[in-house]
Amino acid sequence: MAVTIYKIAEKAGVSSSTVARVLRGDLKESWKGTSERAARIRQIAEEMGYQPNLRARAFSRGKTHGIALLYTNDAWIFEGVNSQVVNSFVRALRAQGYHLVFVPVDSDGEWEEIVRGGQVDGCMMLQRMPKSVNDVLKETGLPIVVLGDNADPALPHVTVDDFGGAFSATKHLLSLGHQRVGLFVHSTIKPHCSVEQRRAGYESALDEANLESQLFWRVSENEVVDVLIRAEKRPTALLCYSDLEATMIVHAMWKYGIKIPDELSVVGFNDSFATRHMTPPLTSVAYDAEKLGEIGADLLFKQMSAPSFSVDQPAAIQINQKLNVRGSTGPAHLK
Amino acid sequence: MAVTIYKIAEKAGVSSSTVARVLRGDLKESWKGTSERAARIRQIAEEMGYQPNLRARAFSRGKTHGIALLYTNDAWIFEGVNSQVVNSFVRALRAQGYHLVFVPVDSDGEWEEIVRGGQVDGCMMLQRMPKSVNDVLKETGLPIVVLGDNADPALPHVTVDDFGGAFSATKHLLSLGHQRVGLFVHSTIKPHCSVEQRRAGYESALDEANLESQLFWRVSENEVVDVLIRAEKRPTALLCYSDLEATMIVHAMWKYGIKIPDELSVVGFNDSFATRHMTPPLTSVAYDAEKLGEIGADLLFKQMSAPSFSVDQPAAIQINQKLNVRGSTGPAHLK
DNA sequence: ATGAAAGCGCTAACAG
DNA sequence: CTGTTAGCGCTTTCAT
Repeated sequence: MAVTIYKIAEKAGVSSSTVARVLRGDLKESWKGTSERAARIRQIAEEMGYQPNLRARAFSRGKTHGIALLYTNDAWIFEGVNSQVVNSFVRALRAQGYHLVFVPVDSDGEWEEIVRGGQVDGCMMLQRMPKSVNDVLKETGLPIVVLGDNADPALPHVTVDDFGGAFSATKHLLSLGHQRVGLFVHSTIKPHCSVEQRRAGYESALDEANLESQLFWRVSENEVVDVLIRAEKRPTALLCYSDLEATMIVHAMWKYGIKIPDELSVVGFNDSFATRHMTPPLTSVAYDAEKLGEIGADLLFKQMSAPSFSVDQPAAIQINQKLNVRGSTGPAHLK
Repeated sequence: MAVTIYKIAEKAGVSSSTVARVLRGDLKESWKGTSERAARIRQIAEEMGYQPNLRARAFSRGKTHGIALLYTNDAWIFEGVNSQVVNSFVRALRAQGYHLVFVPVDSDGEWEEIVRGGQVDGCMMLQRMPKSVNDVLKETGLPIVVLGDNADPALPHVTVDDFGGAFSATKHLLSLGHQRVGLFVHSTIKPHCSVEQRRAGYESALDEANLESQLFWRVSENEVVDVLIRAEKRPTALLCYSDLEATMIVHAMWKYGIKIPDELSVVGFNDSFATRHMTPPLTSVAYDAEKLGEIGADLLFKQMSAPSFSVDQPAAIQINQKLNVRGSTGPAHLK
């Protein structure tokens, strides 16, 4: 049988509340006699190997200190930069005594029990959820934060300035003299706000320069490569939706003997580890993943401390992107 | 105020125990009158939007249905194949009504409160933990499973046959006529059992063939590349600790115009997604990550159902590796 | 099969 | 500051 505050109280000859208060540090201990007794209680607790029962505490307080990470797609949460976001989010939670609970959203509805049954005190999402899921979440009134998507503006969210990122990346290419700049989004990319935003930023920059866009929209890498190696008016620069696309292209270009950046400039997104070690290192647009996680956690904590928060006006925060210029982009050499 | 079994009991004119039993399905409902009443209770619960309070249940039952994923290193749990293991582990837990809780093991000792305070019913680890951590875990008596490492044989674990994997990969290279086969382990690789096992498998295969090993042990890729492009007796085949090393090497070879597999055969480990799409696709040794996660969950559940399980004899399970031969390995062309 | 009642261990409101 | 007391909502005896 585990050690409880009652056992300690008995041994110390005080009431259980006193023990609880002392061990929780809820006491000023101003007077000398008090602090001596407190010390004795702590000592006894230590000796008996007391450990607060977190289940009882959760029950009594009505809080588990758990935050759900809701996700519908296995791989997504681990993909590239997302894992960094999750890591920093976990750290931020931990700093406040909270922990992350993995909750895959499947058809069997177990996620709903967890969310409705008070197994967690809040929810985080890294992707857009079906409307039915959002509805349930709103019903529960739990604090919520969505990272990297704003499909449902009624949910507090932190997004990334993908428009700005794509815009400045395109500008960078234009400033290098490129006249034909393509945008490549692979067919496997799931729809979420950053796709559209990046496209808009890209097109906007081209518009300003009175140049035409050249979209490779939701196609396989082969279709892009075909154009890059054969077409008369092939792009001399390619903005890729992510570093994954960029990597595919760079590989293919090597294979066909097309030099980067001399014959093709390539820009990626997310600045993943591997691409910094490519030859040449990849120019890439990226945001501060750590920061995204931290801000997300903050937003959650704000809601927890101010119940009316999310009702009044859902928060919408946006963080910047930065263009990291490396070796994969260079001046245009037009034929 | 949330709907409780008492509210339902009142409305249905029965006792709370009956409600609890009906809703939990603890009833045979053999007699007609009984089953009718049960139906009515269910109906009322439904109408009132009853949702069992999981905190109360956890408190009462003494189980949270949470399993901790303990880890000391951020990136590790998300790296390559590990994410697949975690995913399948989560699915297996979920199938039994359990969920995964992220518990970073840091110096502040919060992990200890979680583990000792009964916030979780069991623990999983994907890497070796400091002895002090293992000791605490043993003390709690919680079910435990370690995936991919067996540093502490007293802990139930599931490992991968890295010896066999490296052995058969090396055999494959030898059968292609290679006489100088190197092994490359990058300097960033953390020590764990697979490193040693792969080395042993590699050396064992070479021993059998009376060939000398050529180790690139915990070095940077540049040191390996230097040898590969310059050395007189350079290896004609290279076994890499993981696909990451293999990718680095393949890139570098491209850069220096060394053809793969004609001038160098390369084998990786883990068969990660990206390397299947390399040019040429990478020959790689891999295990079934899904299976590892499932077996791990099984092992945990076995311990939960049989309290004496882990005391009697800690379980040690090993799963096979498979060599996936692709384009990056070919016949040796000795100069 | 059902109901009454006693926990589970901690928190919090209330008197003293 | 301390002790008493009443929950928190469900599970689990133990009678009936």
